[in-house]
Amino acid sequence: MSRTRTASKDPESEAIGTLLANRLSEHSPLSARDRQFIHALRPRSLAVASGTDLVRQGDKPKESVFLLSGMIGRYHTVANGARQYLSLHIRGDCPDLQSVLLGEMDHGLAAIDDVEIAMLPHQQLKSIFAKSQAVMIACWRQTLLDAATFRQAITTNGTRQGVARVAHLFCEQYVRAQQAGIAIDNTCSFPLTQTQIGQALGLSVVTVNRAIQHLRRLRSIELRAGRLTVLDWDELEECAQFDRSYLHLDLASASVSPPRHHGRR
Amino acid sequence: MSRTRTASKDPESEAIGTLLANRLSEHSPLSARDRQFIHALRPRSLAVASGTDLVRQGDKPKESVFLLSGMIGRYHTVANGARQYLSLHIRGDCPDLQSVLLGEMDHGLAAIDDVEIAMLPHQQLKSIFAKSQAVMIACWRQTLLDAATFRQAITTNGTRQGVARVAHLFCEQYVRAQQAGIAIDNTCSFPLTQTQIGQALGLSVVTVNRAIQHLRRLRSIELRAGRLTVLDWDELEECAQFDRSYLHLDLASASVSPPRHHGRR
DNA sequence: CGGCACGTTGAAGTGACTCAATTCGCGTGG
DNA sequence: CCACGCGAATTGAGTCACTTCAACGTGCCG
Repeated sequence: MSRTRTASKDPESEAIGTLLANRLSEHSPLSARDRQFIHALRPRSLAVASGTDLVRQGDKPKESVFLLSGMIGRYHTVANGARQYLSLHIRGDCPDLQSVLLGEMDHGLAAIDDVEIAMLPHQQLKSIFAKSQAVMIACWRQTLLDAATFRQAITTNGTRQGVARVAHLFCEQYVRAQQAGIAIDNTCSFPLTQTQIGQALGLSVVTVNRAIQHLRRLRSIELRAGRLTVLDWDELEECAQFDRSYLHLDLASASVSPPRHHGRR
Repeated sequence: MSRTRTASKDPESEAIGTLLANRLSEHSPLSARDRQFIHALRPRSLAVASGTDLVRQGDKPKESVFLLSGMIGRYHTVANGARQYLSLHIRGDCPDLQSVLLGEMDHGLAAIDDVEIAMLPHQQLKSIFAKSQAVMIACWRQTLLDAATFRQAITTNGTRQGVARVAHLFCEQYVRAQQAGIAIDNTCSFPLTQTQIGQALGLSVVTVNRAIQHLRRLRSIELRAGRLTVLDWDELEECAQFDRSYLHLDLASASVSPPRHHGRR
C-alpha cells in the first residue's frame, strides 16, 4: 500500500524543503536562515495508493503530512457512517499541520487518488519554531488560510444551491491549482468521484451529476478522467458567485513571484 | 452606540488580563512571566449595543476584539444580501485573533446582543509574541480550536437535518458556556433570534421554529427571553448526535482547574 | 394605545433525496 | 479479440424536507 523511500540528503529531500519554503513565502517573509532550517528537515517520503486512510480521527500523530503530488481529503465520519469531506488538498499543502499543536485528530485524512507525501516529524518542526519565529508565524498563517477555506465552505454549503455549490468547488480547486503551478491549459487534476463531490458539498450523487451536466451544457467546464478543464471562467465564476478574496492570495508581501493572473478577467 | 472607558491600570484592565490568561491556560501552559506579559496589555474597553457591526468584511483592523460579556457572531454576507453566521462567541473568546496575521478580514463581526469588549492592539500582541513563544503558541492553538469548530459546522450543516442541526447548536453553545463558567442551573444565555439561528444553520425561520418546538415537546430544552435551559441533556445530545471531542476540552495539560463535567452523563 | 419586532401557524411549491434501473468506461481473463 | 465484471456515471420516478408566502399572535416599549 505504501513504500518508504530513502530520506536524508538526497535531491528529493532537497526538493521537499524548497517546495515547503516556497509555499510559506507566498504569504510570509522568510530569511535565508529560515529557509536553511526548513531545508534541514529530514522527512520520510511515501507513495500511497488512492483510497488509503493516512490519518484517522482519534489518532495522535507524531508527524504531519506534506503533500507532494495527488490529492488528499480531510473528512469527518458521522454516526450513520456517512462521510463529510472538509477540505481538499494538493501539492504543497500540509493538511494536518494543526496536529502539531492539537494532539488528537478530530478528523481523518484520506488519499483521493494516488499521492506522494513527505512526513514531517513534529519534533523537527517544533525545533525549528524554537529557533525561528518567522517560520512559526508562517505555519500559523498557513493554518489560518485553512480556516478561511473552512468558513467559506460553511457559507457555500449553507446558502447556495446545487449548481452553485459544485461550481464553487470547481472555482476553488482550479484557482488553488493555478496558485500551486499545477494547472496547465486551463486544466487541473480533479480526481473526485461524483459521490465524493457530494460528500464534500452535502449533496446526493444524483444532484451532483445533474449539476455537472448543467455546467457542461453551459459549456463552462469539461470534466472527465479526473481532469477539470475550465472553458468559460466568467460563466463558472458567475454560477458559483465565486469571490477569491477569502483565499488571501494578496498576502504576497515578501514573495518574489509575480502575481498570478487568471487567463480571463 | 459605543462608549470608551478608561483603560490603563484600573481593576477592569486587570480583570481582562486574568480572563485572557486563564482562557489560554485552559489549553496551553503559561509561565508567571507569560502571564505578566498578558497583564501588561493595555486594551481599551467598550460597551457596544446589540446589532452593531464591530468589524466589517474588507477591514484591516489594527486591534483584535476580546469579548468580556454578551455574544458576538462572525458572518459572511453573500451576493444576494443573505447572511451566514460562521461562529458564535462568548466571554473569553477572541473572534478576530486571526486578523493579527491575515490583515484583511474575509468576514464581519456583529454584536448579537449588548456586549462588553476589550480591544487588543496588534502591536502589543506581536510584541508579546516576540518575547514569549508560549503565548504565541497559546494564541495559535486558540485559532486552531476555532478552526475545529468551523469544521464541525461544515459537517453538521452538511449531513444533519433541521432538528439535529438546531440541537447541535444548542449543545455546542451550552458546553462552551459551561466551559466559560457562565452556565448556571443548566441555563445559559442564547440571545439569537430564530432568524439568526437559521442564518447560522442554513435553515429558514420556519424550519427553525418547528425544530425548536419539536425539542420543546421532547421536554429537552426550554428557550425564552434569550436564555437556553437544558432540561434533558441526554435527549438533546442524542438528537444532535453531539460528540464534544472536536472542542478539544482535554488539552488542559497545564491547567490547574479540575476537568469540568457535565451535570448528567 | 399603537407600533414593531419576533414568534407561530397554515398551505402550497420546489429543490434535493431516495430508490432503482440502465449505461458507460475500462481492466481482466478466457 | 471479446465477454465479463465492476465501479462510476446517468437517467427516470416518486417522495420528502425544507422553502416561500402570507397571515396572525404576542410581548415590549414609547
